[in-house]
Amino acid sequence: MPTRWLDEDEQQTWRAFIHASRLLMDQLDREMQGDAGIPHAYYEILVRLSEAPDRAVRMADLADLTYSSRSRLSHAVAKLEQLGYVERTECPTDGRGTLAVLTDKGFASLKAAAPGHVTGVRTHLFDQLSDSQVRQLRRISESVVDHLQEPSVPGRG
Amino acid sequence: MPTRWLDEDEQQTWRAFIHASRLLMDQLDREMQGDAGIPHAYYEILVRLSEAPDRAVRMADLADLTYSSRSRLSHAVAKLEQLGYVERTECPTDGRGTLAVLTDKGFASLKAAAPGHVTGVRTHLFDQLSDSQVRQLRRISESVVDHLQEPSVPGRG
DNA sequence: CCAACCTTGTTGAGCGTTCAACTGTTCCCC
DNA sequence: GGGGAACAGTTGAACGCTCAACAAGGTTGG
Repeated sequence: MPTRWLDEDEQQTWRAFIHASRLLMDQLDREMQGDAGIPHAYYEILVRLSEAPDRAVRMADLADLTYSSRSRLSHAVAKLEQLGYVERTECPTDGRGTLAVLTDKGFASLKAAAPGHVTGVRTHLFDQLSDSQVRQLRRISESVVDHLQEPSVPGRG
Repeated sequence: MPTRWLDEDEQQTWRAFIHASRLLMDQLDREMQGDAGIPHAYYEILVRLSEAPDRAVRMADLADLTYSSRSRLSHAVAKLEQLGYVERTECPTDGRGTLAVLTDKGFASLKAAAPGHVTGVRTHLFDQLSDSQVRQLRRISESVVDHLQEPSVPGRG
């Protein structure tokens, strides 16, 4: 099957998208690193833990919630534990399992970082878009997620 | 000023967006690493070089074209040079400058990787969206880029 | 019951990015 | 034209991510 190349319009759309997501992620990462001293991805881990009953989630579930591989999460939680933000406990119902638990210190740090983060998301994303664009962005994102999460797409470990 | 928190809808939009861009970038990175043995960001560098007159671009310009910091580009070009894909030359008009030049080997590698990459972008993004959504995505991305590139936004080194 | 297999989670090496510090060059203006 | 500011690019350390290999608990079928 011959390659269907991108036409001029598609090319510019693609580049605009790459550019926007890189700029946005980099910006939020920088802000989070400055405000809380942790990368944005680590903040998301704390958020997910804070939303869970007893602030505890099993590693595998937490990996899914934060869109990350197990290895990545394992390294991340190790670092967060070292910072005193998270503790690890054996899972009572499965000898293989590990529970990650948010500590009070972690919760405090999360609480301190949250306003700045939300302001960043608003300023750099939502405030730049109309209500209709926000709705569109959600549908677009969901379509991409639905596709890439199908098992038929190779890759994800 | 009190923080304007994200409502349920905004929160889900934000998470869908994060999820989609992470999945998409990770997927394309994995495909490029498998096909060509270089990360997706390095492929973009080769593309930009290939489009330039004489396949040569100054480092600072190349950094802008590829949305990356100077340091990042410097490391990247060092690696690409070591692979034989790029060569560095002194800039004739500015003693400080360096020209990055795409070699024949680099061009060949680019040509070999291109079809797989384009197919990936089509499969994982454009094919999942309607024409109208593609148009929306472009406008949305451009708005975000325009905002984040203003000098008033702190950060970018 | 036990062997083969699957799942959970961790580890270490290799690599790319960031950040700050540094060298060398050009520009500007007094 | 000489001194200081701005600019171009590089470097090395610290750090996060990826990948493959691994240990250990669970599950299944004979």
